Amino acid sequence: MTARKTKYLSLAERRAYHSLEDIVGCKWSAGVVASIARGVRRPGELERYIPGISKKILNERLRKLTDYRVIERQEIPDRVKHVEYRLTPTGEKLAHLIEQLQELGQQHLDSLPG
Amino acid sequence: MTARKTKYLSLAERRAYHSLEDIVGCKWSAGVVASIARGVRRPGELERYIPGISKKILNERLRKLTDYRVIERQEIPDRVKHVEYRLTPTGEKLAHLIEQLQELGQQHLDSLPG
DNA sequence: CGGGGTGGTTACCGTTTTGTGCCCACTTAC
DNA sequence: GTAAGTGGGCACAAAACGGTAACCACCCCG
Repeated sequence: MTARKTKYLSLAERRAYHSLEDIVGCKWSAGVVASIARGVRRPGELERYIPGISKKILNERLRKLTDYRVIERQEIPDRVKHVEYRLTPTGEKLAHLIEQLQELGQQHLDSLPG
Repeated sequence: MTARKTKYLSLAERRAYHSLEDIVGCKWSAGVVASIARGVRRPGELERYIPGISKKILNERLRKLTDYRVIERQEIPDRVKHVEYRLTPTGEKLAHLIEQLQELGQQHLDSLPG
């Protein structure tokens, strides 16, 4: 980050980040993105894959992520309801950043004295 | 993210991210880190630089970030109280990721139809 | 038919998190 | 003395968030 040190953090900057902060920021979101990135695409599958997440929260996140165009929802024709979510290009980049965040967190933890 | 698709998201993975999620995750945190990365080092300065943040939240974040060793607090000898915060190595890496997150968010917003 | 799977919603309630305002001690300038 | 700036704390109200559980419609199998 280049030290610009303008008077304020611009509104645009705050909002730009905010759109992704809303995603990375709330509980489970990063896990959902990371899971989809790993190929877990169906809601029920995600629910089982991410231990502890509730149906409600999972759906809330999926909807939000879809609204942000970070993932895409597609219904697959079948006799049984079949839905799959996949990452959009932005979603993939986001997943990559989340992964780096996870790695950084891990390294950091390992380096702590306590 | 390589598609491993193990049965579950491991606890370690969830926790590793959690340590940084606690930082990136809560409101204002990213802004504080980004601001410090830009050279805004003093509490009062940060308060003015980040429009809308409250004294309380700012202090809470500074304390949390300090606890996590993402930033360091130093009192500078002066007749007047003079405190400065700066990023630790991890903090700089984190700031870099946050910056990328902001950029990605910005690009993404620009690319949206609506 | 009942039981189980799919995907999804809603109401309710408790906990967390934010935000507001007031307070502290200290120093400097007026 | 008074005002304003430094860094910081606390109590409280307001808002956001999460978790539980019930419920919907649909389809399939036995």
